[in-house]
Amino acid sequence: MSSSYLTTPIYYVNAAPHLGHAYTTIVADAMNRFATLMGRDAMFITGTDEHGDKIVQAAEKAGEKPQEFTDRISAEFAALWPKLETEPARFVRTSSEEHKKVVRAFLQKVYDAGDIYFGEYGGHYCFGCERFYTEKDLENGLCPQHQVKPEYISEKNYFFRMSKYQARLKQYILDNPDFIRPERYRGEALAMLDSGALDDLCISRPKTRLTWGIELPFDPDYVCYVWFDALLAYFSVIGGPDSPEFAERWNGGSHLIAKDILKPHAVFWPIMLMSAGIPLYRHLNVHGYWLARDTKMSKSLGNVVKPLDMAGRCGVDAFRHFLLREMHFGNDASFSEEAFIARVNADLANDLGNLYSRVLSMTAKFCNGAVPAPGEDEEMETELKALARDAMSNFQSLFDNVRFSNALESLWELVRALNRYVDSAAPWALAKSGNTRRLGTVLYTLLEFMRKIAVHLWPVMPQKSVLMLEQLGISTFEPKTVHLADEAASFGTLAPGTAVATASNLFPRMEQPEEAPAKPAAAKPAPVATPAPEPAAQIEFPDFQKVDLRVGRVLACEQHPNADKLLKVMVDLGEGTPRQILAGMAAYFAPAEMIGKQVIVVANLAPRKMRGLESQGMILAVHTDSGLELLTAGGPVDPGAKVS
RNA sequence: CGCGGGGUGGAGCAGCUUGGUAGCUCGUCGGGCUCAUAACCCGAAGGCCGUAGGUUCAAAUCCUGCCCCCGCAACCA
Repeated sequence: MSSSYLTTPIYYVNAAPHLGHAYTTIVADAMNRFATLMGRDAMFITGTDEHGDKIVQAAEKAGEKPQEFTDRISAEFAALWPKLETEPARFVRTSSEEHKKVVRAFLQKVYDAGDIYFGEYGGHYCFGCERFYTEKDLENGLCPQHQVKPEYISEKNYFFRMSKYQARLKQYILDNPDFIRPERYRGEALAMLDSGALDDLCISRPKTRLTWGIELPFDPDYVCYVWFDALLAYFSVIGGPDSPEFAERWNGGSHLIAKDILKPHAVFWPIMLMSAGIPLYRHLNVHGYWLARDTKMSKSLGNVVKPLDMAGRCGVDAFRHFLLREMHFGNDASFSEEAFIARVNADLANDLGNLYSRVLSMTAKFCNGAVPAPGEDEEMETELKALARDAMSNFQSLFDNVRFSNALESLWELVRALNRYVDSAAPWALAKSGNTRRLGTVLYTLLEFMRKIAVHLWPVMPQKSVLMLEQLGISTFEPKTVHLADEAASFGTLAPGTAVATASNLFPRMEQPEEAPAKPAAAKPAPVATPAPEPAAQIEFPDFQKVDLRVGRVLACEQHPNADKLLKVMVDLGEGTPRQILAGMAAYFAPAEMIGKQVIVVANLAPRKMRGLESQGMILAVHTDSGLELLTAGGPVDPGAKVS
């Protein structure tokens, strides 16, 4: 039996799970279920990545210790998967002992192979930024952030010889066209390997700077760089490269990632494997981003519709169908409530749900709710069967090639063909005229294909699939015993005489929300990057009081000399000297427009340098569909007046 | 010369790797059916496939230039 082993990224726990995480895991789950139906021994894993600087910072911000913090967020992730009907076989945490053990063994192996060396890294270190700059990064020899001369310091660190394997990896990618897919990302990976010599990867951090990590086995003064550690979770979760489970699974191993982490997976990871003498994974499947239209507000309540809420509102299965159908794998797609409802209504309620409803209802009325025996096929059936065979086998090959949207489109050709078949065969007329034999053929054909559709949809909509089968009188669905390839070719599994449901309401239609009152300004749809923000946690009044909001008047405004997006705004807060505030509004307002405007300012925000200039506050504004609106007072107010 | 994506009927998107009737969903208009979830089925209107050149018997598809959008990062406090 061939095997299938799939991983999602090991999610970084510096933030709570969002639509992107949900999507990736749902895709993984769907691929995994599909592999099961194809007769493969399949499992998929997920987990959380818990080391590194950013985690320490996020934990501090939350007022927790790193371990407490990661325990909490990691648990949030783990709790989400069942809600999405995803069933990862394992959940790996990089802070676990099993993982650390595998990482140390791997490091030692690569170290012994001579691919890790101890070197001195010299760089221009800016203490303000806490980071190194190269000559190129500096502006006139100064730190671009702070405009101060950085100190040249050198730090000893461990480096991984990536350059040694560059040519070999490039050749491998050229020789294996579907190693990285879809195609566009393969091209990008090749571009990464073409753009000059790869820098060796610095894989250590001195403990003087960071202790939240895995100690290097050959030097207790250092911890391992987080990426190097995290990637190894892909096999530490099955016991590491020397385990029996690894031997069984790894050969069919594939990864699923979003496009932002292409480089570590397409370049670092295969090279790490090469160095350790471990076979490369089979496929790297790369998907795009969900763009979410700005939060949709209900006028009366001011509540926000979040993508993940949609799952609760109309069922996880519809949510999964939408994600897989709407996004062409690899490309970006946008998420909006309108698109969601339109898709659910069209595909699920009108086409599929209604098909079930009308056919089951006719079976109840004309055949006493039992599957009739089929008679002779006529031309209609012959044509339908040919179409169905194509639709199903296309579904299978497209799904296997991560083209989920096209796969579903293909399956829906069958769904629509069945609706058409109902119309042209007109069972109600056959019933009326007493042509039972022909009626039996038509309804049997419909019911049998509906069963095949239900089976094919199990990867996408596990719950509804089982429900559909139950409605067809099949209560014992065993995914592991199904062979999808046979389903496309065979016909006649459904036993005549089986009692079926007399009615069906699988996917109720959803109402589109009321159109928002037309706005005077032309509302052009402005998709905004990344999922809608989570509603902020509740705060107490004293917390609010900490924010010092003041009314100010803009005295002068000009473009930041060294930044595209920033305006340098001089605001009179009644303090004698005006505040210099840098605002990311250059895309929305010309400097001249700003002058004279009354604005609301966060006056006690800690100053921060941006592109060399200090910003001494923040100007409040609202992002709208059509741009940006400044917050202001209702009438003229003295500069410096406090907002409360 | 930072990296990348895109411009295809009113909307949203496929198609481009491997040139050869421009496809899908929604929307609009007309018709049909009455089994069904105001659904389903049929038909129609609507496209110089961003633009200018090139290659070719043939270009949405390959090549070159240009215009315009949009991400990421630097810079959104």
